[in-house]
Order: sequence, then C-alpha cells, then structure tokens
Amino acid sequence: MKKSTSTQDYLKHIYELSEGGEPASTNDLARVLKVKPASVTGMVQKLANEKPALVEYQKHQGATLTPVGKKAALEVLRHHRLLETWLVQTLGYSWAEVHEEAEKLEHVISEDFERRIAAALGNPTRDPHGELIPTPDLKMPQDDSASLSSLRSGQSATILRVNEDPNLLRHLDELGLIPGIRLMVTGYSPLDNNLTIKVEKKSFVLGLNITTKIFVEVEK
Amino acid sequence: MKKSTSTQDYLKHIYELSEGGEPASTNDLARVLKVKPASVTGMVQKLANEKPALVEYQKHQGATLTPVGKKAALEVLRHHRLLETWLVQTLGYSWAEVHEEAEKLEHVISEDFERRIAAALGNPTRDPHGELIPTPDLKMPQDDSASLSSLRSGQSATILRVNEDPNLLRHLDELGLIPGIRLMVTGYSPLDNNLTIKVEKKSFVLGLNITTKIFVEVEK
DNA sequence: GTCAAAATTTAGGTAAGACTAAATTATTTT
DNA sequence: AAAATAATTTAGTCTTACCTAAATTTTGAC
Repeated sequence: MKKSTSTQDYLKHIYELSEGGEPASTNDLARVLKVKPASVTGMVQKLANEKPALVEYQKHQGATLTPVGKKAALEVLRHHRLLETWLVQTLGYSWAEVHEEAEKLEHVISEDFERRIAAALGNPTRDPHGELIPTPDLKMPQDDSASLSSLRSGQSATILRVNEDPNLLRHLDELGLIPGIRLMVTGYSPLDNNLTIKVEKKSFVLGLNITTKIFVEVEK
Repeated sequence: MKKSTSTQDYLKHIYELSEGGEPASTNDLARVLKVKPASVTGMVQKLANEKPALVEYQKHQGATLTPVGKKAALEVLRHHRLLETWLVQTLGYSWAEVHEEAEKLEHVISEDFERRIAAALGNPTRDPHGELIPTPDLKMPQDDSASLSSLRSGQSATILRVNEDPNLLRHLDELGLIPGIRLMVTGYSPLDNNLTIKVEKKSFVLGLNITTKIFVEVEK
C-alpha cells in the first residue's frame, strides 16, 4: 500500500537511526524530523498498530523497523540516492546541493521513473556522497569500506564515501577529497591520531574528527 | 507564499477551464479535480478569502483567477510542461506516458530545479504535445497556431500542437501526426468537413472531430 | 410564469498529522 | 534511596481538505 510522505520520512529516519543496533529514540526522531517529541510518540504508535505493522515499538524503548517497514524504508532510500546521483550527473548540481531537492522528489516518483533513472545511470551502487544505494529488490548491499582513520603510513586507498555533514562536505570538496579519488597515507601521529595523506601532488594533515568520517577501499 | 498541492491543482484547473472567457463552474471543477462539488465550493471560498485573494468568486457564478492566482497557476503550468518535455527528452518516456508523472513532480520542484531543466532543454517554448510553456516571468505567450480544420486544399502547414485527449493522442501517434511534422491538405469535402492530408508519402482522411484538435502553423 | 431538473451551497463529520500543556516514567546525582 | 533532571507519553486542539446529506438557487421546458 502507498505510504504518506510523512510515514515515509519516519521510516527512513528510523532506519538510519537504528542502523547501529539501538532502537531510534523518540527524542532523536523528533530532532531529525523537525517535529515535537509528542508528535513522534503519536506517529510511532500509529505505525506500530498498522497491519502489517511497520515498526516495533515498546513504550520508552524507542522504535525499530519490522521487515515490512524496512522494505519501505529502503525503497525511500533507493529513491533518494538514485535521485541525488541523477541530479548531479544530468543537471550539474553540485555534490552538496542535491540533498534538499531529492528529499522532496523521493516521495513522489513512480517505480517506472525509478527504473528509468537507474537504467540511465547504469545501475549505480553508490550515490555522489558514496552512500550505498539499496538494490532493486530492496536489500542493502554489504559495505566493505574501511574508515580512513584505520590506515597507517604507506597504505594507499580510494575514497568511497564521506559523511553527509554539510560543513564537512563543503570542506572536503574544497580539498578535492571526494569519492573516487586515490590517496596515500604518508604519516601518522600516535599522540593526536593525525594522519598525513597525499593526494596527487598535495599533502594534508587530517585530525580524527575528519578521518573517521571518510571511508575508503584499501589497496591490497 | 508556498501553496499546498491541492491549492496548486485548483488554480491550474481554474486557469484551464476559464481560458475560454467563462468562469470555471463548480461542477466542472469537481469533475476535473475528481472531487465532490461540495468540496469545490468550500475550497473556492477559501481561495477567494485569502489575502491576497487567489480567485474571484460569486455564489453560483463560478470562479476566475485574480492576477495573483493567475501567476501561481502559470507557475504550476510552467513546471508541468517543462517536466513533460524533460522526461520525454532525457528518460525516453513516450509522448503519452509523461502526464501522470509530471502531475506529481510539478508540485515539489524548486525554482532552481525549474531553471536548470529549462536551461538544459534550451528554454523551449512548447512541450511535447505542443502546448505553450509559460515564460520564466510567468506570462503565457501568444498562441499563433490555427486549427487544422480551417485549412483548405493546397495549403501546407507544420503541426504545432494536438489536444491532450489520451485516446486521440495514441491514435495520432500511430499515424505519425505529431508536433513538428509537415503536412499538406490535398482535399476537402464541404459535406462532412473531412480533410484529406498528405504526410510524407501517406494520405489520410480526417473528420472534423480530429481536425479541430490539431493545431498548425500555416505556410505563407 | 410556474415547475421540475440540474447545479450549487450549507451544515455537520472524518482522517492525518501537527501542536501545547500537563502528567508520568527513567535516569543520574548525591 | 531520595531528589533533581531528562525523556517520554497522554490528553486535548488545530488545520487542511476531503466527504455525505439536506437545503437552496438557477435554469429550462412548457
């Protein structure tokens, strides 16, 4: 059954917040959905009472997705990430600009539209930020990336993904540290966990705050 | 101020229904909006009481747009027609398939998005059906097309636009009678107003039901 | 000009999904 | 373990835009 925009947003954010294993708390949901906590309680209760249930919910314990809810969440996520990829590639949006537009479009496009852009893009597996795109049958692929912070001197890697924080995004864009770029670690300081990395001809020293938010594929 | 999807739909349809000069009647609006007449009355009253008012409304007399309402309607129409053009040109949608998808997208795209697709398409003035696209400053261009039914033997013309009736659309698509195609009138029957037209190597005899719904630019 | 049919409006309801304020439960500090 | 604080839920409203049923107005036929 077709879900409302609001329902889709709740499911998407419950998915993202509970990826770490912990249920999504009422307060966290309220924050990301820009809604008051009392509203979240009401909505989450409603979603738990649908048949089939979309979320698993126990008072004061937060919310997790049922298999049905998870499918619906991955559908929205697939829409979102395909749309971002497509807006960047066909309309010249920058890497940082696409989020808001995709946020609105993700709720209204048809399955046909989804198939068409996926095909037009050559069925990509990651969006411009490097986030994995759920498969057409709505499974989330295994993420085999490692955090840049785990590398040490001498290792080379290719950037797969960066965290979606807008400020960080802009900063990394300026430095040229974007998905697809190859880098080498040339130094490591055990005291502050700073890494020195070399990209093309340039070197940067990056702190843990940044290196934990860049994900790479290490060269064997 | 940003209008709701519902408001945008009302304005768009009031615009279309009142193009002939007559106000849009409650019943006609109910029919095209797929809503009960009582709901139309309520909504139209609401739109007339906004400040600034979007529609002009007198009980039992139907609705027309105020200048403010007309701008809003043309904005939606511009979105719709740009989207149709774009879906056809970039995603391989057929001429007949795009309407429904554009109907949903038109309400959610940003002004930035509108500018980007207009630019990507080379600022087109007509959509795939040949309908005029409102200008960026939201004026409807003058339509200088003539009805095919007004032509007589010997005249040549290029198809600019065909009526948006889905059945007719499919029929004309099969015959190859689409915007951009050049044709010549080779015969006219005063009794039934049938026209014989020749397109490339083929000839067709078309009745008034069809010829009044094809609009052309006549060669001088 | 009257009367029936068609069109329109009024009145009263419903469903989503948000909000505020107040009450309750959990957690942390001492 | 009691008190203070934080998180969550309940209860009651509000808005938007739809609905049905009943009442009214307009129109068209005679």
